[in-house]
Amino acid sequence: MHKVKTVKTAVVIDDHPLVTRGIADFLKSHCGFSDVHAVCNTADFWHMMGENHPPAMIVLDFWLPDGAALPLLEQLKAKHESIPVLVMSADDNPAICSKARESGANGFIHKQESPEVFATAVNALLDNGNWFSNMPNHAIYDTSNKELPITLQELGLTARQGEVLGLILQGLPNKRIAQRLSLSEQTVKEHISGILERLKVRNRVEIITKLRGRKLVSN
Amino acid sequence: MHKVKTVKTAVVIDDHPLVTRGIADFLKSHCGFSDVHAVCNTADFWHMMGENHPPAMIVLDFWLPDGAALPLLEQLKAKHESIPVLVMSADDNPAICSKARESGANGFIHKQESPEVFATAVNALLDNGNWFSNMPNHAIYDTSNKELPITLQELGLTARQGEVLGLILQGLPNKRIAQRLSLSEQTVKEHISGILERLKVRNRVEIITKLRGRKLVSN
DNA sequence: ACATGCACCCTACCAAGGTTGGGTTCTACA
DNA sequence: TGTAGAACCCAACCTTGGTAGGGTGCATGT
Repeated sequence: MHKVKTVKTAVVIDDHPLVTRGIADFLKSHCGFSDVHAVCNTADFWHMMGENHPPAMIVLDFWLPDGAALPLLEQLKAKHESIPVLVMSADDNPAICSKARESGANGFIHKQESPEVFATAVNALLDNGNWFSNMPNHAIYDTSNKELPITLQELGLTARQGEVLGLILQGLPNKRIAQRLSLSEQTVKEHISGILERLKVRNRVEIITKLRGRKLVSN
Repeated sequence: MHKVKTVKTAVVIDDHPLVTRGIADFLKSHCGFSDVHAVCNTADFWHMMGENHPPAMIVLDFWLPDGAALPLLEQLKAKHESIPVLVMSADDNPAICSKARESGANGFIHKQESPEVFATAVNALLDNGNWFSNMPNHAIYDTSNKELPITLQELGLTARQGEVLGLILQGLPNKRIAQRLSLSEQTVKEHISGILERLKVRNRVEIITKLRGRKLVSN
């Protein structure tokens, strides 16, 4: 039962079972794979690799828990250099694309991509090619709205305090904030005191850390 | 051609076509849906709603571009109050679960959940029930590793500077950092000066804003 | 007519953050 | 053996951040 040319298998690694399933089905129905293994963590992956023939390609989710994707990728490439690996991500940070490539990935694709593009990328890798979609402006467009929005009402802040808060979150010191808003530095400080009181924190650093991962919206 | 009891349809809304496809297939194969529409944006959704009978349930991704999911949900609930809506998210922030509930969702589930749990949630909603998995410690476990990891080498920092940096990113003032590391406050300041020089920023606030969205890893 | 709240200004004060210039010990490396 | 860098300490200094206690003008609504 040695490796047969006509048997084209793949492995999909993603911690979202439903996603894994969808991709596996797609590879079988639209990319000519005869068998696709779906695993949800690194342990299952290595176990599976030990018990089966090497697959024709591997599809790997970047956002495995504990940042396990990159170590797995490097380890994998050290052992099975020839297997093409397509890294995918629901995220939009352009840095992770280069991260993946540095770690040995043969391709990178966003999960937002259409099935057609996905199939094209898969075929490119099967032909020993690469696939690193750069999508310059698309990435910029997406990065703006990744954080959970939070409104001024929820924070109990006035409109002016909201403006100041926005600049604080950009890391500006009081002097610059005053310039931007055409205010005296003292007035800025008073607005900040109001913000500190509302958010129940001690200083601007705690404001930032408290609101990390949140996006301030005017409305 | 009025609504027939035996026809159970659903709509899946997600900006990731492959994910949408996977979930749609799963609903058909494991939850007894006869037809599942898959759409990738709000425009397609409303167009589809206008041309078909109301579905038995709707599965909605929280992270639609532009934060469109919540407005869509509210609009939808205003028009079709009776259709159960299951909101899902690949994210782990517990706040978005309550956000979804406030906007009228009948259920919330993480994409990481197993297909079995997903099916259970779907059935709960079909029986006019709710499904808001609270998962207290699971959420804590997940929230820690969402950001793109960055190593000390990349930043050109020493191990000790890395420890200090970690505490800065948590929003601690110098005094507390000194206590934590059993150092004098002066020594902490010197480490910070080194960090500032390396990262080419002026103060601790710029450190935090520069590294926002990144996770510091020791190795 | 009056109070309330917001935005804005000022002076003054103190705490926290960051720099500079000293110094010690240890390890690693040529 | 000497030199270089990392980690620690201290004293002194200046800048920034935040508070307190004054004040004005303007829009609210009772």
